[in-house]
Amino acid sequence: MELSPVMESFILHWGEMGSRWGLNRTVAQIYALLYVAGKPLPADEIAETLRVARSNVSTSIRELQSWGLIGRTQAIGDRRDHFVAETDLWAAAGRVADARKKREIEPTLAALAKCLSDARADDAIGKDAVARIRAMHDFLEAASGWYEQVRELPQSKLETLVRMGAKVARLEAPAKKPKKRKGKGRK
Amino acid sequence: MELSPVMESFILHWGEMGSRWGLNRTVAQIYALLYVAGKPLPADEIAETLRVARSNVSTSIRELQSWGLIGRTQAIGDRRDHFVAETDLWAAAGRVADARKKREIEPTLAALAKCLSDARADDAIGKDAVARIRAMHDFLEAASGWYEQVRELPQSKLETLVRMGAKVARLEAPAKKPKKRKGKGRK
DNA sequence: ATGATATTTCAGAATTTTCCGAAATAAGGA
DNA sequence: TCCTTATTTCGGAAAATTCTGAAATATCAT
Repeated sequence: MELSPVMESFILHWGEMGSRWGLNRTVAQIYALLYVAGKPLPADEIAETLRVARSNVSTSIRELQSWGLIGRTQAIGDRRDHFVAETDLWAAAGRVADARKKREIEPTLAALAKCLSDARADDAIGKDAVARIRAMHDFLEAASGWYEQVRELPQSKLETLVRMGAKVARLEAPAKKPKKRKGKGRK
Repeated sequence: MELSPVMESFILHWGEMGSRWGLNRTVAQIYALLYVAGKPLPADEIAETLRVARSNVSTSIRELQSWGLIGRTQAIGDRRDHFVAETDLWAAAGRVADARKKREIEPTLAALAKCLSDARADDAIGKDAVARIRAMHDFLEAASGWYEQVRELPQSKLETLVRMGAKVARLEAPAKKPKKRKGKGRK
């Protein structure tokens, strides 16, 4: 596949970005390529376009699949696998978040829970240190639980919430003022 | 400073975790050490405790400061700087998020905006590819804008929201009435 | 000034991660 | 079966990152 300069820059930026978010450069670039391409591409064409080794594409594709960011399709009269990017970015971001939670947050939470129980049993540890470890554990747990609940929302509702921004927070403000106004609040 | 086995395991896990979130191992360990220590420690004691080079501590401390995760204090009768961890985890997480947004999201958003305008001007690029690039740009922008709004909430309110989980979403459900839309007309 | 202590810089060593290319494996079709 | 094509595995090369130790710099007291 021929890359126009714009596409190339898109892919390059994505590679950069991805590498800061736990994907390596090639993996991120492949996703970007499939995303702009908008059609299924076979592995060797990906390798050729991005100028990386075929084997590298193979490994990277496996990783993208484990993140749930690409799918595999077949073309008639072609024995090769073809790959397509998930183009629904809300879904894609959700998959990455899910995967990272499972791979990183949950093990850490488990480790913290163990630390905490060990620390409580160990009287060489000051009470205040135990309290701090507990604070860390509880913080992660709160964040994790919040995420799970948000994740249960149907995607459309989540989108609405995000697009609305933090305006929902106003609903939380305890009505302290004697006078309840229902007009739009001023910023 | 002497490390009990529990503290050691806490620090080790943190090092592991941190390295998946853009901090390197030493940086994360230093934060963890200061966090459990609960008192200001001088750089050389940190180096000794974690068994890393003094110079490494110097660099890492600078990075922690740039993330806003530690503060510097003085002890009377001691010329050395002493460092303390931010123990308010909500504040700490917020600082990291702010910094990553500024360092990673914003440049990417700018790059995407440029890609988009270039792509529109380039008629070698299909309309659908342009649409996908736009979708990516808009997605990031929505997420970024949402974050900014959330960030403006006072911390206490944010904590309440997170602890409540996604229950707020329910408040959104009844809004079925076709209200005047204020979004930009087209996607 | 001089000396004692604290901190930073930086070249290159050590380690980790990413990547390539050859060989192995798999899967059709004749 | 044998031949052709598609894919994966994996040892080690290449590249990137992290860390060290020595030297440079800074700061304070005398």
